[in-house]
Amino acid sequence: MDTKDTPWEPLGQGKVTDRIAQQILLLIAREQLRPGDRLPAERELATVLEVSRPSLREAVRSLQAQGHLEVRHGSGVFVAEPHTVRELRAAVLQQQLSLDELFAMREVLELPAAVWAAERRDADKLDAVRGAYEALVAAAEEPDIDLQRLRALDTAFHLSIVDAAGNRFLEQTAGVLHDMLAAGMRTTMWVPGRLETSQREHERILVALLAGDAAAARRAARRHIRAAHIAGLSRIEAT
Amino acid sequence: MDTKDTPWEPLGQGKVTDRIAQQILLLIAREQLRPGDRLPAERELATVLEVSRPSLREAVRSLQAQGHLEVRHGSGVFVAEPHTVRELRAAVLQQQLSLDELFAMREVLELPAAVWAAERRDADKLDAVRGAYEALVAAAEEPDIDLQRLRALDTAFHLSIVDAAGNRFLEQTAGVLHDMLAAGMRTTMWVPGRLETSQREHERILVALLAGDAAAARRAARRHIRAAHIAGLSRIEAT
DNA sequence: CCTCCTCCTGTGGTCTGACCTCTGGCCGAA
DNA sequence: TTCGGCCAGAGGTCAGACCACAGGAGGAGG
Repeated sequence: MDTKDTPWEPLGQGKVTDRIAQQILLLIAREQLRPGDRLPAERELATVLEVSRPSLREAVRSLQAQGHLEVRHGSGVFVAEPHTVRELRAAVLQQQLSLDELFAMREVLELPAAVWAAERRDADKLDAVRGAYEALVAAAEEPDIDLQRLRALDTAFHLSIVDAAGNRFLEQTAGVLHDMLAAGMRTTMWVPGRLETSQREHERILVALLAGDAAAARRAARRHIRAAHIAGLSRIEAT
Repeated sequence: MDTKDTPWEPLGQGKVTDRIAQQILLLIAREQLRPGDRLPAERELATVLEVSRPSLREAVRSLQAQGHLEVRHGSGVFVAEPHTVRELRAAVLQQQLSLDELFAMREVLELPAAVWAAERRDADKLDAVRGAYEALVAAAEEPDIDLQRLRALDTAFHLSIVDAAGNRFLEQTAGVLHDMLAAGMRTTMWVPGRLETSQREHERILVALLAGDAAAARRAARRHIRAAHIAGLSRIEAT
């Protein structure tokens, strides 16, 4: 019956441990703590937050696993380097799916997508594809190129094709795949000359789709994905 | 004083909590636990591993933060689904997908799977496929046929092929697809004569895989999926 | 006989308080 | 001044108890 609204909804709910984790993140933000800075001792923190030490330790473990904290026996708990955060997240998030597996799946999903999109001839959806293509071209011709934005537009172009294929399961699957890809290739970087080549390949795909030529669309899509795969690999090796 | 060689050096060092985390991952691998399966209770696990419950819980927290485990209050600790699967399922669950879309995706996913499985020639995985086939045949020959069980074995057969293809993204995606399919065709029912036909088609796929004939495997898989599609449709219309 | 509600059991969630181990600085001896 | 050991404070681990939730078994009522 005391379903009354608790006055402090922002953190008032959920398991104690999770609340502690949020509190610690808040603490770091509020105190402007930088990577390498030390947090209060476990016992002290537990006292301040009015929780037991085991609960606090679970929260710390959780944040450590997420890469936010670093624990040194005998010394204390420290704010971790954000650099480590990203590596950890990338490795964990995609559970080590290799680029080869991901690009193989691009072929599996996007070649049928191109074929279906060409066959269906859905005017509205194909217009959307054309719009995505034009946005991508426009962004690539600007003076100072925003690689981050370019990647997003590239993804949008390919997903617009998948959308035009008219299969919602395919659409969702391709969306997740591109998320993985984006996470795996976080450091946006293009092999020299890749940008122009890529645009030509995109154009070929678009033309084939608008012409309703399924076979040509399939070929163009395959050519593009394989080139992108190779470019992705060379980027890795260059690291 | 027991600095002596512990029988399991690979994990003998480092903090207890971290060792526990590794042990749990090993346990999942060794016991072939799949997403959704339950782990032993915390108290039991702590006893077996000869550690205290707080330490065990810290390890679980850590694995939970990394997405390997899912903890449900009052129910137990479970192996979590990979992020890809979780996202896809959440996205797909919302929409009412048609049988046509689902079966179209079966072709998209399972034809490449058959090709790859035939090309890789992974003896262990192909043995698993053979095992799944034999289990399916055995179940179909029993006097009183359990349609529910038959469907599960049929799914297991097809997923074993996908597994033999060696692409984890494909594996996870196909898993979700078959779940959707099972949900969409809840009332298990077979068109008269479909059972025997289906078994023949399965056999063809299996033979092609064992022979390493990728083209034949692809043809056999396509034939089977299309036949299953038609059977599924006729069932709907008969309603 | 069936249905609904209650209660019980098992499981995770949290707490208390104790002891061990490591790190790093203080401080006395050489 | 330098080197060494000492020790306070930090995290690491443990034991046992009790709380809160989920789900099924079993009894009460229809």
